[in-house]
Amino acid sequence: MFIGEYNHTIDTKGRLNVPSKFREALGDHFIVTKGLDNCLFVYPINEWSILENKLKQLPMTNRDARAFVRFFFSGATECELDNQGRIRIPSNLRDHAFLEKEAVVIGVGTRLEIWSQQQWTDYNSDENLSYDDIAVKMQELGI
Amino acid sequence: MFIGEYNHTIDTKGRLNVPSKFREALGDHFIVTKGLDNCLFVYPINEWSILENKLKQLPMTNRDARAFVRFFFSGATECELDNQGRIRIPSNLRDHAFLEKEAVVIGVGTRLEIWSQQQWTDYNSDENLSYDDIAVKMQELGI
DNA sequence: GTAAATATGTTTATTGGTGAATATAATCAT
DNA sequence: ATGATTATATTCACCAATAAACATATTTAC
Repeated sequence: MFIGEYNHTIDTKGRLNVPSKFREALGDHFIVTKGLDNCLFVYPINEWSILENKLKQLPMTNRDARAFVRFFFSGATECELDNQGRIRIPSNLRDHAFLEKEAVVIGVGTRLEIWSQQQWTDYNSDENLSYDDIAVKMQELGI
Repeated sequence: MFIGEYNHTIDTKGRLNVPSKFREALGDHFIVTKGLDNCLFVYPINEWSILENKLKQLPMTNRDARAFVRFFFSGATECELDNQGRIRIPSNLRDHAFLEKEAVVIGVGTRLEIWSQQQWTDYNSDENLSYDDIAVKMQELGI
């Protein structure tokens, strides 16, 4: 289980130090994809494989399926920790998440998320994100 | 599995560098054909065989099936990597995908796709896929 | 045949990715 | 608190991939 929040910087070549706390659980290979809310999702290989098999079976003849499959596969990249614990984030993924220099890596249970510091700040200060209000909605969902 | 997105240029003779990440999985010859949504599909030989078999089984009596089969077979061409990793894309295929200079090559699981940069940008900015759609699909797939 | 057009091959320059080294900061143990 | 250890940030240098330019074939049209 991934938990916590860590600030890191991305170097001029687009590399990011993975917080040391996460490294063991991640393994040295994993997948980074475009995520929801303008961040990146990081999945361990086994989680990704399941998803990959499902995506592979969607029909190429269906317009929506094509769009979805394109989004996921083209927006994915396999990463490997280099010998100082960094990964390189391709530019299309950096663009998706508005990543430049200051990044935030958070643990979200089964996955990690990578945010630009600015986006993460904005997201958390967003008025329509009142945790008290959300709690009420969660109650409706039976939590 | 092919994943990722790469920008490349097509030279004045209609040749395109295949991204080095894809070369091993593609083999040194493979099939390029007219794809859906104004791009080109690229299949390794074995994936093409699978597709070919499916196409062969479509009923000749069905008008749409005939059109679809013609589209795929007539638009197909076998390509071979030259000794610096390039392929030549015939002009009828380039026309189909509006390919001129700036191209984008994406991995889409079992195949690659080649887009003109302009078309790819347009496709992604159109409402082919909203965030809500993505979220719904993700839930369906249990991501 | 020859010239033009197209295809194929080679060379060089440029870009971008990778690895290593160093510097700074944070954490831990004593 | 102090020094030792680990983690993170930054920089530099090298190598591989790609782009561009150029050269040589091969085909096609006349």
